[in-house]
Amino acid sequence: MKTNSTATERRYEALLQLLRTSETIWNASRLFFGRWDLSASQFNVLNVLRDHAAGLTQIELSRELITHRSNVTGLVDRLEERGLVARKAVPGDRRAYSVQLTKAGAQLVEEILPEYYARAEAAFEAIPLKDLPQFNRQLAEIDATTTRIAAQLENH
Amino acid sequence: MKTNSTATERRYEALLQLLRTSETIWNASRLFFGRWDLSASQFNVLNVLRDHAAGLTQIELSRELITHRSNVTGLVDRLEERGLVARKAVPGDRRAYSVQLTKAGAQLVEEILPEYYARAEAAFEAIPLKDLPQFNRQLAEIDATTTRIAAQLENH
DNA sequence: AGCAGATTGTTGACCTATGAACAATCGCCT
DNA sequence: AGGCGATTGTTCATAGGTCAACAATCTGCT
Repeated sequence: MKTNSTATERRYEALLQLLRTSETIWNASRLFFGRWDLSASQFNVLNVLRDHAAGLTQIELSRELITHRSNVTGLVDRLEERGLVARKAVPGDRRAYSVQLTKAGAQLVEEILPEYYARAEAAFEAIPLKDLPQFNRQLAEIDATTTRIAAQLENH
Repeated sequence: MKTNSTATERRYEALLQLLRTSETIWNASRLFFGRWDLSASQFNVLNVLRDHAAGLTQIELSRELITHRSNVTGLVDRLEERGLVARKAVPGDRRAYSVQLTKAGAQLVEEILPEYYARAEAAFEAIPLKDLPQFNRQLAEIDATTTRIAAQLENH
C-alpha cells in the first residue's frame, strides 16, 4: 500500500481546518453564553433537560452529553447552586438523582434558545441549503471512520 | 427578514454534526498520543517547534497554538520536565525564553509524525480528493462567519 | 435470605484552558 | 537619565474534562 504524499497532506489540511473551525465555534459560544454567565457545557445540560421534563439521572445526562459521569457532578453542582436545576430523589433507586429544570432554569433556556438558533444559522449561512446534505454526510463519514480508528487504538 | 424554521433546523443540525465530529477526532487523538504519554496539546507544542529550530518564545508559541500565554507556562513546564523541550535565554530580552526542542524531543516528533499523518488521512479517506477543495472552502467560510459573529458579541 | 457483581454518584489527582493580577523587563519619549 | 506604558512570563482562582478508587445501593442467582 503506497502513500500518496499530496493526498495525505491535503487530507491533513482538511483535518486541521475542521478542528480550527470547531474551535472558533466554541470560542464564539463562550462569548455568547457568557452573557448569561453560563458556559457552553452548562447550557448543554439545560438544553438536554428541556426535552426531559421528567428529569434525567446523572448517568443518563453523561450519556446524552458524551462526557464522563464524574464530570456531571460538578456541572450539576454549579447549576443547582444557581437554582437552575434541582436534584430529586428517584423512587426505587436510592443511588441516583433525577436532575430536573427548575422554573427559573426552564425560563432561562427558553430565553436563550431562539437567539442561539439564530446565531447558529447565521454561522452556517454560507452553506447553501442544497449543499447541506452532502456536507453533513461527509462529516458523518469522517466521524464514523474516526470512531473505528479509535476502537483500533483501544485494542492496542 | 423572516426566519425559515426548516432552514434554521437544518443548519443547526449541521453545526451539531461538526462539533460532534471534531469531538470524536479529539478523543481519537487522546488515545493516539496516549501511546507516548502525550496529550494532543503537548504534541502540538512539539510539532510547532519542529518548524522553528531557532526556538520560539512562549508568547509566540501561544499565538501559534491559539491559546493563552498563561497556558503555555504549564505545557512547557511538563515538556521540560520530561526533557523534550528546553528553555534557553533570549539574547537582548531577559523577560523571554526561547523554547526549543531537545534531541529527544525532535526524535520523538519524527517518530510520531508519519503515523499521525497516516491516521489523519485514514480518517478523511471517505472524502474523495475531488471534493476536498469545496469541503475546505465551506469550513473556512463557516470559520470566517463565526469569527465575525464573535466580534459582534465582544462589542456587546 | 444472602452473597457476588454491576451500577450510581462523589472525590481526588491530574491536565487543559481562560482571565486577572503581579513582578520584571523592555522601549520609547522627553 | 528618568519615567511611563507595553510586553513577557508566572501565579491564582475557576471551570471543563479524564480516570481510578471508593461507598452505597441495586440486581440476579443460588
